[in-house]
Amino acid sequence: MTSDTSENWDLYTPEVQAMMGVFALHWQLEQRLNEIGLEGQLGRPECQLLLILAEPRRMGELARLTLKAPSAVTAAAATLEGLGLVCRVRDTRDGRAWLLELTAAGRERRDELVASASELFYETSGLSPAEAKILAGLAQKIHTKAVQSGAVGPCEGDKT
Amino acid sequence: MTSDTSENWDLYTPEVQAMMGVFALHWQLEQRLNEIGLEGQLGRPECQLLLILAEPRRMGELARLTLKAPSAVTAAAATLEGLGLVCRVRDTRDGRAWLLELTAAGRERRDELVASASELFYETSGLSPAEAKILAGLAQKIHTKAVQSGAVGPCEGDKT
DNA sequence: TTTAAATACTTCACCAACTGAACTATTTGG
DNA sequence: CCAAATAGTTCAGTTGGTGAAGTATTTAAA
Repeated sequence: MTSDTSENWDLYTPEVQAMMGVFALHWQLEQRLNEIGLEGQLGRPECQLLLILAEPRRMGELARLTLKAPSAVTAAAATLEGLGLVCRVRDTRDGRAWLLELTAAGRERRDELVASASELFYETSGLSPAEAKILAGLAQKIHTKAVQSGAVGPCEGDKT
Repeated sequence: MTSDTSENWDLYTPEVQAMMGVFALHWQLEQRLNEIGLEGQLGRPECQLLLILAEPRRMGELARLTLKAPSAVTAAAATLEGLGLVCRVRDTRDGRAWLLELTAAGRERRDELVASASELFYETSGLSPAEAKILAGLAQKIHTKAVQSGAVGPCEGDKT
């Protein structure tokens, strides 16, 4: 087995290695997550939203968390709403803002998605649960930092 | 500091946490890598190729490693060639295949890119070098596995 | 040797998803 | 009450990707 899947990792710095791994995992994950989602009419962006929506969130918040422009969230939310998986509710504390909230169907759908995604995650990454926990730990740190540096919006930090 | 960047991570399973981190890092990294690359006319896909091209590779190999369709590699390679950063050489062992090889300018450009990318990586991820190494270790495993499951092409494994 | 099948890459038409700018609705503060 | 700021939406435009059909080359079999 001199298959060329056994790469010469020495060629790359750890940082580049990490990036390549992240790129590969992300790509593969999106690809296959999409296949799962498509059975339920969900595209990649919709799946991502659904995963994040463990609790109701404002759209702007979702935009920041996904590192996308607000308009991108609008589109995905509209699709999800059309499928009856989420509903928009006015934020009582700010009539301009919408809270995106899972419906009963949405919660069910999300549970399924989380289950499929976990399975997919192990299948795709080849990691053990222990390794996954390690990665999750790093991921928290990364996500927080990435969202921070991505979000230039100054107002959200300390409201009320 | 009850800023909403301090998320309730308990809401998510470790697998979903990991995925969210990976998505965020990937997104942010691509975004900012692009900014760097654009000064040198490089799009995201071109940057990715450049990073991988530590040594000459066949186009098909690149397609597998990036988990993209061959046509996507063709496009990126054409751009890089147009910029004089790589050149196509026939594989002496198989006249159908092209080897993509960095030119002198390409090597220089790649070195710069690797340097910028590393810097960016730390800046974006907020990880320490030690953590980066851990992540790199996981990433190797992930990349190998992801490429494996992504590549359904049976022939490549054992050539010659 | 000739020929058929497989393989490596390219070309091209098409599609999904994101961004940025202009717009609407609401809040906040003078 | 009005002006400025903010939350979200709409829309046109761009990017980066796929998949199918086409070309060139190798491989293997007759």
